[in-house]
Amino acid sequence: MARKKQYDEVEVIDKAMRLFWRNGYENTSVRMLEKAMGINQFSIYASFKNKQGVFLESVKHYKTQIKSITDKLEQSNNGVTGIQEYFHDFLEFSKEASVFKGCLVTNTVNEIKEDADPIIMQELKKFSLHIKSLFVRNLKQDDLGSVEDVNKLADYLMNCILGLSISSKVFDKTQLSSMIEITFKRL
Amino acid sequence: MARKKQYDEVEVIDKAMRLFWRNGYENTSVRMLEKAMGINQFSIYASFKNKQGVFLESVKHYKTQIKSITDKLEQSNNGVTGIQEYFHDFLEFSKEASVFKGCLVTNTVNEIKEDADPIIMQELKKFSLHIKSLFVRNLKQDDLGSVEDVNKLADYLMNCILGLSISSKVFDKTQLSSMIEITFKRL
DNA sequence: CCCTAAACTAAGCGATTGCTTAGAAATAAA
DNA sequence: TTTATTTCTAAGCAATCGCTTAGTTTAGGG
Repeated sequence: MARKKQYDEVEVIDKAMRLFWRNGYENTSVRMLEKAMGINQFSIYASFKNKQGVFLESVKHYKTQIKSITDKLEQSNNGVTGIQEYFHDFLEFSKEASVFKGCLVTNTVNEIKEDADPIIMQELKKFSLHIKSLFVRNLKQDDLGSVEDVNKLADYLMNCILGLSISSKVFDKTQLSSMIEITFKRL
Repeated sequence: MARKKQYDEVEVIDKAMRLFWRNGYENTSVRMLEKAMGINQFSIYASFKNKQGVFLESVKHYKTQIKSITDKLEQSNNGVTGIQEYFHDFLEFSKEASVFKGCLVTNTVNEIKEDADPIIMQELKKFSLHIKSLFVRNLKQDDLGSVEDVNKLADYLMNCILGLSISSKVFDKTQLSSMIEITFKRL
């Protein structure tokens, strides 16, 4: 009994994610979400409770989207080379109409203050730990020293790809490529 | 003739800068600026025209503050070693009460959309070009290949320190130190 | 001492924020 | 077809946003 939803929740969240990705959390208003998602405020709040709910669902969706390249990394069994490819894959992934948007998670970590929204912050930290674990996994495939050394290398690579998330907004493609090259050159 | 200002414009901008640094541009309201600067809205708008004016003046002030460590780098005549020291100096510089705030400029680049505020964006890009030129200068002091190679290395180091601006908010001091170590290890 | 110009206080402007609600429209079971 | 239940539209809520303005206080030159 009763009426059916006239929209697909996954479809509208995809639109929301792209908007958050471009504009950040605070700079995306519910009015903007309305237009981008193609449904009105009542439906947004009915489906996702509040703005934070829309964002958390967007992050979940982001994870499923980025899974295409993290899976490739995980299945590469390719050591450092696989990670280097992941860097390039990430740049391609974060591009929309020749504009680099960075990483949705990184962007938000940089925007939100820890104590202001601990729920979001916790979700974001969990994600970055996951990426680091993938780096550790691939680093172990090559012979790069002790467990501690590998852990440090993973941190180093995390720093580099976090940097790339910002750099991609400022530097051009040639510069980004040589940055990646040098990052892995003497590893 | 007429009354004197009851506040020092440099003093209040220092307070404003610290607030922007902690909270970002959009997440700092004029009401918050009022309280932090210790003057009311009329005085803010009289002295700095608008919120953007307060921010631009804050960035100017930020440059004079960070000058203490960029000058040290410039005068080091120390090649790569000087840059590595700059990385550590920057971390110390960006710390307030054991909390890393990152780089005010980097934070804002990540927050503001290019077309939304081109005046601010232009100012921020100018700053990062200045830092890069300091890296180039010091890299030339060591024998590290052609002008093109040096330029690429400077881009690489820019990427690493941009990363550090974010990493410092997430990773701990030990991790940050080993990131820097690896960044310069095989340079 | 008076007058004028600048700096102050405090109230409030319209616009926008996230969110809610009243009522109409739609759909499936009875 | 009627009835129950949910989704829709559209208007509007209080709070906050950046910013302005009217009216008072302060100070230096004539």
